[in-house]
Amino acid sequence: MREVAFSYLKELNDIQRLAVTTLDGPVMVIAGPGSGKTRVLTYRIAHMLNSGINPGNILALTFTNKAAKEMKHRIEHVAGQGANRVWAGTFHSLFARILRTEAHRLGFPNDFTIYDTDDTKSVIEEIIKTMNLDKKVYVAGQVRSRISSAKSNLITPKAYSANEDLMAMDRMNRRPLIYQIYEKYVAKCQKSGAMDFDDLLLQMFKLLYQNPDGVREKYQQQFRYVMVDEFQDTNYLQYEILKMLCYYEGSPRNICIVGDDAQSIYSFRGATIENILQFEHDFKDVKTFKLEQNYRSTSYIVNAANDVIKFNSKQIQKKIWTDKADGPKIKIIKSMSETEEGKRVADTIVEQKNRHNLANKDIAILYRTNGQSRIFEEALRRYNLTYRIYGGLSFYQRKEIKDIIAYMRLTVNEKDDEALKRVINYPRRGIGDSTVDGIMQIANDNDMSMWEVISKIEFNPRARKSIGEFVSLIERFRNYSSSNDAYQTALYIAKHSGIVDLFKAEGTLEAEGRLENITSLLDGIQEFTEDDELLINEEFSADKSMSRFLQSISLMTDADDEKGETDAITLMSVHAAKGLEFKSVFVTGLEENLFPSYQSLSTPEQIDEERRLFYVAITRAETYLTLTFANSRYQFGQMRFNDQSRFLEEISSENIDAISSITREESKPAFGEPKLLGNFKKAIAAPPKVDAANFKPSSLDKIKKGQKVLHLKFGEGEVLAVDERMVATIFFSQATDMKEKRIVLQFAKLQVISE
DNA sequence: GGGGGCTATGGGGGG
DNA sequence: CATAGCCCCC
Repeated sequence: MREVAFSYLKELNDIQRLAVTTLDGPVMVIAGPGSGKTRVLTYRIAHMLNSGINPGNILALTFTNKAAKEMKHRIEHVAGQGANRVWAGTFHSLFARILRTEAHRLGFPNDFTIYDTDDTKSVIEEIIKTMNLDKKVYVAGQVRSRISSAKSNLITPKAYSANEDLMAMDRMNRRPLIYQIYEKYVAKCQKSGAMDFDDLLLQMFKLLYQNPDGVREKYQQQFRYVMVDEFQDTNYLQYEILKMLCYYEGSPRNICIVGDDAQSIYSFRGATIENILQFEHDFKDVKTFKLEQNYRSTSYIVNAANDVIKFNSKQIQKKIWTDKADGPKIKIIKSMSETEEGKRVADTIVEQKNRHNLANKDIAILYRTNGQSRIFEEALRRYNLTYRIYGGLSFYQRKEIKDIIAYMRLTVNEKDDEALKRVINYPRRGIGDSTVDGIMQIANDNDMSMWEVISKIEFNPRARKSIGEFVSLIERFRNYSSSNDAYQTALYIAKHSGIVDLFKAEGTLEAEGRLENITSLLDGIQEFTEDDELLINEEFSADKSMSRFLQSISLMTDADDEKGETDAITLMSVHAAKGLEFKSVFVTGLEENLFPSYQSLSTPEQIDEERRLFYVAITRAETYLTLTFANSRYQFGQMRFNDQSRFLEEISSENIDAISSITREESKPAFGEPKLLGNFKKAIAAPPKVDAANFKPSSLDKIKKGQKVLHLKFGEGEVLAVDERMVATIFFSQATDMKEKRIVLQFAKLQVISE
């Protein structure tokens, strides 16, 4: 039995096995890209379970829902049942889960609302307005990020105002009152029964730190074994929470952190590599394992990654290597414009699919900013290639969805002023801006929630009727929700709020789309109420309430919900691609001011982070890596001309396909007649269109001087000469770069064309 | 005071 | 290219 149970250990290399089997004491795993990190993490948990450790005592923290999901899935595969009782999830979701049972100890309702970035910004905007500050100077988004980073560094409003560095910085930026906004913002959130994303961590810290009723000991006892994935992405606050859980008198200190300093790409939200150094300092007897063998990529890709990362000064010494065969070299595609870049990428995808038999799901197009996706969408549509975009505007960010959800939020939490403001006059019911402003003012002046104001205070006759109707509408929702599940309530809300009728009356194509979105939201809620997978998690088994649903979606991003098993090309930002791998990867928009971003050019540290981002991007590729850039593109509403990215020059030339680096100034768009009219201007040049399905390579002896031949990529050509090494010189009239090519017949596939 | 249409402005990455 | 702010009419 024992041998069967532990057989997975044979699937690991020596270092991996040590990392998996060293369960006691602090462990640090430095894991290069493609080094089997996920495997180590999951097998380690499986090994814990097989060693008799109670799954409920294991806390496994990741950064993304996707990573959490994959981890759970894979543990289950290796360890079977019991795996679902492991506390595996993102920092934010697991802490939210804990806070849902503990928040009352901190002065929050247990079904607190989670504010997303938009809610937060809107609260801050309101504060700026009431303080009579210039919103051009106090930009809500920037104030928000100051507050966010203060929270991430455990700096309270009071500490903020006492911190000379922070205050000097604010004075320099002519925003000396940020500390006051911060103070008011914290008070407002508390008053609204709301936590923002940072609060999910900060309040968790407070809970452990203030230790009401000995909750700290309770969680220290519970989480005997802690694992942290992507440790390089943790911020100070997260590390302090981890220490609270694992670093105290008498602690078994069973903490295992897994990370790669070279892949640290989240410093903008407070992540700091210092945590790795600090960890070694705090946990002095830490055992360190370095996973340096890359099982993912060919040597050209691995070498290129090493080339690039050498340009960063600060790093933990390691050398990633692979024993994989060479494979094709890295290809670079230069285009005149972003449109051409899109076309060339689509072209290359078709070629790769034909030549190497790749499925759509083997292919990913990565970019620095989500805004770049449009150009690739259009190009892929032209070839009828199936694609899926991750990130960008998430489903839950759409207006109609947020509106319905705002009604749900207000139903659950009457103090949620942000939700109230959103729906009090939507659909239009005659409560205009000035009335709403009045309500806000009364609420502020009397320390009440807006709901309290409208439900308890008499209004002028003009607004009274419509406000009264709104109040009774929400009261009906609350009533209904008390005896119905989340799905039924949501259905009731959609119907009686008037939103559905509004779109039905509109009757436009756009309104139809919005209705569809609402329907799929409702489907999602139904799925949530009927999903029995959650039942396995004891603590939340019966909780199908609306507030539980709201909590689960507020932490979800678009990238997390799987849309079936369709075979689609992946389009996503490089950030979103971390942890994933594809046979063929296109890293696009490699231009100065874009990748690296124009906002990161001012300091070497920021450039280094962009470089790590590039490192992450190229190491996603298993076999085919294509790097693309355009000489010109529309940026901020005008045509911009950017140089190629410095990162391209950092890859040594022996890893790059020499032909691909030849300039292609003369190239023309390579598309045929448009299939979808309207979206595209007609292509200028005829493409080398070869019907791949009917392509049959001819035997070599048929290839002779003067023979007309067909080539999958280059189209029709005429053989000019064949030399004794069986290298043919062929003139391809449709070729986009050099028309005369030397083709090695032994490898090339050519079909003769009979006259 | 509320509603609708127009112009001006701003735009990274994500839980 | 989407949203906020502004102006004008009811």
